[in-house]
Amino acid sequence: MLHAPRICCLDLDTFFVSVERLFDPSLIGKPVVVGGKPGSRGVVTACSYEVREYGVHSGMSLTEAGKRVPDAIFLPVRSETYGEYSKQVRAIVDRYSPVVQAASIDEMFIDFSGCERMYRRRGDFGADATVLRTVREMRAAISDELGLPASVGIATSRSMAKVASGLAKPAGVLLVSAGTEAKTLAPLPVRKLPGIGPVAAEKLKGLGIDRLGQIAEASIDELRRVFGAWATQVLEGSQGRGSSDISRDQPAFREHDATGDTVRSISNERTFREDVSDPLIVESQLCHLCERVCWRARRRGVLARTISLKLRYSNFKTLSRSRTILPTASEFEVYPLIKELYDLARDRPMPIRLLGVSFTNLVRAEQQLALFEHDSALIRSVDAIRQRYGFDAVRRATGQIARRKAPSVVGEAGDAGAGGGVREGGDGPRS
DNA sequence: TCTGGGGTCCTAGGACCC
DNA sequence: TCTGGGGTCCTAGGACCC
Repeated sequence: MLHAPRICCLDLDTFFVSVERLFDPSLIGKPVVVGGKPGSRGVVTACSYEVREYGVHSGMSLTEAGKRVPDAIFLPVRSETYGEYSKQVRAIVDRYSPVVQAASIDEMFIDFSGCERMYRRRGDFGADATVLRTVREMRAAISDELGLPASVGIATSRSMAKVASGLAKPAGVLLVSAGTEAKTLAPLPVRKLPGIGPVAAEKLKGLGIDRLGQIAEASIDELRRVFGAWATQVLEGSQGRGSSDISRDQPAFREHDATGDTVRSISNERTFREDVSDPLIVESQLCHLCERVCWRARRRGVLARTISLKLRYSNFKTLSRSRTILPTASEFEVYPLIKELYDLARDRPMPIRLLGVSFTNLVRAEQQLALFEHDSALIRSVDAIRQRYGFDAVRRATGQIARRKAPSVVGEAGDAGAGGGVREGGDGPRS
């Protein structure tokens, strides 16, 4: 027995561009690139259909985009603004189904199972018609109330719904009836299936595979050589089968409330406008990144067990170094460690392009700030100001933070086992 | 095409334990 | 004390997504 298509993937069309057009309607119909100015070191974050015609796509360097479409309008990225609109879209979607999961700032999954009865109207011929009509109403609400275009794919599984939303663009709705999935997917290039990137596509090409229909007929052993643990999922995906589970999410894209449990890592990284050799600039940037990541972790109510440094040289060679320690979210602990990792990692006198700091292995902060007496007052007061006025309201001197020894690794200093739960506060590595 | 920034998940080797 | 096997954790790197 076939399940009816009830899984929706809603995707906001050229989302960042659409939001910019709300603020400046004169941008409508014009070529728009969001990401920054050509000549700066960035890439295209989003772009309108008018520039896509010239081969511009997200990820392309802004310089290249500028060459291809010199008269395009180049705008900086305003993440917070887009985040606000994303929340408003979410609020509308929540009116239509209780089971909604955000996949990113401009994409969400919705499960309409069990909603047919509720939405059923006279004139709906069959359950598919009910879902289709409801989705159209939801799309119209987003368009009428916010002025944002969206596309929706409806199918029996998540990945099929996702592919369908792509096929529905721009501003369309596509329902893939149960039983027609494989036929819909077969002629599409392999890259259309989520999870198949440039590397996998290249390997598949070597096997003479370039369409999803060929994957659907490939042997699992062959696929395992390309996809490893993903092979089964890729095979099912190419046939239009797969998970239809939409787990109702915590608000994963809100940093302000202390959910923490959906987040697996917190990181900040920065590419310099020009490659840097001056150690003072490096140190001050590392310090800034540590502060920022620590602050975000504290706002989420999490501590990091693993701290990582990312370093990219001017030749783009990238390396990372990490260490696992007792959970912390204090820059007074994190910075000395990052500095130590940096000193150990820096293996050549080459100018540096990018620096990054990341937290993984996150644990919930059991009590508010499981920090350390003498630092916590300082951290608390700075946090209080930033809570009100934003991170950049306070700038600390590097020297204020760069005064400690790095914390010891797990396993030393009586940290028996390092196994289970979060430790009591105050037993951090202390001198 | 001189290549951002925020994430998630997987792999593989080595340490360490029983 | 030429040597097993399973399990977990840590580290480094990489593919992929938006």
